[in-house]
Amino acid sequence: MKLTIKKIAEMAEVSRTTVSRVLNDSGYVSGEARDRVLAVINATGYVPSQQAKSLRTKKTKIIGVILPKLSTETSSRIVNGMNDVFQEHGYNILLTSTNLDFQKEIEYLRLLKSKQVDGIILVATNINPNLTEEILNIDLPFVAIGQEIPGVSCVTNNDYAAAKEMTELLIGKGYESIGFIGVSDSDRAVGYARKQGFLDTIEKHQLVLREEWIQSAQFDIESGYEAMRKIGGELGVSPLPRAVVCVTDRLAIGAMQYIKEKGFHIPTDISVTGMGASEISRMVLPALTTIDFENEKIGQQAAYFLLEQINSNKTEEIKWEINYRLLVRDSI
Amino acid sequence: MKLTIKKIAEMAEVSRTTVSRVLNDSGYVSGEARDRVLAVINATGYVPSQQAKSLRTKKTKIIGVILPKLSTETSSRIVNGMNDVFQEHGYNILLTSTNLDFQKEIEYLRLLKSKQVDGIILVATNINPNLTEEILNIDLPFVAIGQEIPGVSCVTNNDYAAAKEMTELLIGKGYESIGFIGVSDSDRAVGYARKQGFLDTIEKHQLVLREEWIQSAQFDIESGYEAMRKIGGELGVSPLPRAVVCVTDRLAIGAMQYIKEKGFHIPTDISVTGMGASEISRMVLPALTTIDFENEKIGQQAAYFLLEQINSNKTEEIKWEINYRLLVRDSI
DNA sequence: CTGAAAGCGCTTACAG
DNA sequence: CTGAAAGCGCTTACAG
Repeated sequence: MKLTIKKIAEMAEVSRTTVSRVLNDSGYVSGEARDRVLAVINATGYVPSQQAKSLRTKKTKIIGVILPKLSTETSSRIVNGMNDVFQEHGYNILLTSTNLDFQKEIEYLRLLKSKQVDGIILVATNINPNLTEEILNIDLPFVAIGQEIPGVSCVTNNDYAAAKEMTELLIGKGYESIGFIGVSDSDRAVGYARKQGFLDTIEKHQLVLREEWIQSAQFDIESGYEAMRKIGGELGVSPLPRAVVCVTDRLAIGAMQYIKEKGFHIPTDISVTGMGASEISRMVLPALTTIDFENEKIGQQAAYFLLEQINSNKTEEIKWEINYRLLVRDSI
Repeated sequence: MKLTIKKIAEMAEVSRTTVSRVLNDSGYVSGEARDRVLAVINATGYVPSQQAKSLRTKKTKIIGVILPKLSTETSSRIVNGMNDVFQEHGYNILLTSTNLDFQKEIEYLRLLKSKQVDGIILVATNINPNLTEEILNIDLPFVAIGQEIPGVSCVTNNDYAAAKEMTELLIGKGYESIGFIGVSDSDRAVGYARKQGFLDTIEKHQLVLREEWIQSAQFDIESGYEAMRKIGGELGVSPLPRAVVCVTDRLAIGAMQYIKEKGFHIPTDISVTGMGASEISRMVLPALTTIDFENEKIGQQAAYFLLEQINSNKTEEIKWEINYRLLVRDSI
């Protein structure tokens, strides 16, 4: 038996209006009427349809989230942070994942809009004109995470500064030959910005940088292993750098595996640094020097900005950079 | 300017009925009329309101998911598996997390119902009468993961058998003194079942089991460390077991930390096993022997069962056990 | 092949 | 303090 506000009204012998009022604590209801309604609701276990309510109020209390990948630590931490603040404000998350298929970003933007979400957070890994246009036209509270997208609110890391600081740290410790394992420049943040931070610092200190010391990889451990192999070149013939900066922890761990496998010692023979402060980075031996981008905070901040947009009805563009923390551990 | 089916109808000079028909590919529409409607839709970027549609059709294409915790590897992997199949069938996930607050399980059950989700998947860590009653009354397609709940469809691991097999493996290798780090019995699966599997096997082989060799811990690494310390007792005085079975990888890693810190060697002095096949278990040194419960498959299977319930309209109770795989690595 | 009309389950001016 | 009625944006018999 499907319960509706109408049935409850009949059972409590009041109008639907009155039931609605006790449901929402709005307007005047006599204590007597309220008690009768409450009694019926308790007895029946009636739960009002958010569906119907939303159709009238234009609020679903649902936030759409678009992730590049569901089961990475970064994603989890970001979603976790967002969820904390959304939950507190009575919002829930409708989750989608593109699995790195960039077409789907646009597809999901539309899907979420059709689901009438109150706002959208996109965890971006790239930007392209189509996507940007779609976002600008979405006409919904919106926040991007991870990439700087012109015209919309963004919460980002200072990837450039982080890479720079990491490189400076190594140079400060006396390392004069440093390699680099990055990812594709199409990822503006992790790929391009971190690489520039590294390169600019190397140049500033006028250090030697052999061509094969700079490698581009995918996001997985194997790829880091492979990239390190390439840096090694013909081992024993071409010179190895004394340190290697990797743009993610997984890449660093892959690189470490190769280095250990070849019988070199970390950090005596060669140092390795990662970025991301994944849980693994702490457990690996030696513990990995890395950068904590504080993903939970990113998620929280994005959530706050989105709620602000939702509540104020204005789409003020706001750019926010989350601080990072350098975690110096045994790998250097 | 808010676009509705009415406006589209006016612009295309047809009725709303016709617009609806081209939107849903239902009923007859002349090619001519269809073209006009399609043209208007493209020109305006109209996206129909799922909200309103759902109110009529009683289908939201949204699945509610209740997680004990958002950012654990197990959760991610399960959600990832579910999402694969839901996505393929046009469903999306509305995510909630109890953060291990058991009250919230019931709260979210109701919340999700009020949001008119088409079905619910609960990743359960405990069972209690209140919860069971709520589930039985929810009157919505429902699947539980991880715990065997009477009266509803469940996808579970054979926790008992897994613990048994792990213990048998150790005994088969000649270990005669084995300790155990578990969690609270209130978690029927991870706590109770795995412990019983261990205890029964020990008893079957009539091995000695000192009281302090059995410890109960929380779910984190620190807790595993602490439990191992207790197993050690007054180190050097009371005897250490030759191996210790831990019910999660994190506990095992904590235990390993303590063991290494005290100068013992793994596995020469003492062996350690985990469960869960977390990514860390592979990276840690020595690589951890563990059990892969194939969380993605669990998620997928649960999703399939839920979809079956949704499509068949019958709430046939079905119990399903996912196979596990023993991963023998260097820690034993 | 097409459209007028009822209805999904709520909320909210409005009138009393 | 209370209720009748309109309306949110769709879909779906039903009649033509």
